[in-house]
Amino acid sequence: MGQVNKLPCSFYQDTDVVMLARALIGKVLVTSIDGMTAAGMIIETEAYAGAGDRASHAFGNRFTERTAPMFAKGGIAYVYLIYGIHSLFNVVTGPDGIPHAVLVRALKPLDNIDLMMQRRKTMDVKRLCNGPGTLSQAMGIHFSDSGTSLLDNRIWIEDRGFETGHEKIITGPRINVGYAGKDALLPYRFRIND
DNA sequence: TATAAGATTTACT
DNA sequence: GTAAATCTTATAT
Repeated sequence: MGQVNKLPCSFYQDTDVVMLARALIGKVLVTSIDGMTAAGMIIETEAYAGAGDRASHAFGNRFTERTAPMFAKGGIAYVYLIYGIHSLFNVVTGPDGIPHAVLVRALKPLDNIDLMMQRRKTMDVKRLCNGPGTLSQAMGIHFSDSGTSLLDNRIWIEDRGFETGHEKIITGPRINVGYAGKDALLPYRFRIND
């Protein structure tokens, strides 16, 4: 085994959640769940800028049992169920009390693709992790994992040195947040141009 | 307690 | 391109 460069606590503390959403592109999300490890490179993210962002569950500092993890210190997961069907995985960032989060919208499968295919019940690699709901299913992440530390050994993020040059990154408005009014137009989405 | 709506995916027309 | 699936959470009685 080569050296593992797990992102440290300090990585998640920056107050610029949009910058962090960009920085997470090219990093590698790894899970070790039910005794099995899987990994994929992050290729699409969206920033959710806390109290002032109408698209965020924490808009106006709305603090509930569900949103509580977003208010904690950066470096944990915020996972919630949407449409009664899909678990969506977010990375909580910023200092304690600032509900910033980055939604991971898509991965490129890297390790244990067989396991991902079993969990997703499809052989189509292109569709294993192509959306925020599907990647959670492929990685074994459940909404009950909300609040899990990304510095622990269940869900974490590594830097494996993949190139993410600026010219390869597409920036644009977020997806399916039309209810957020003008905030829906903000360029908070990042994706590798493939 | 009851009701409405959702940071999506999939199948079907 | 359109619609159904499906259930937790938030908000209102």
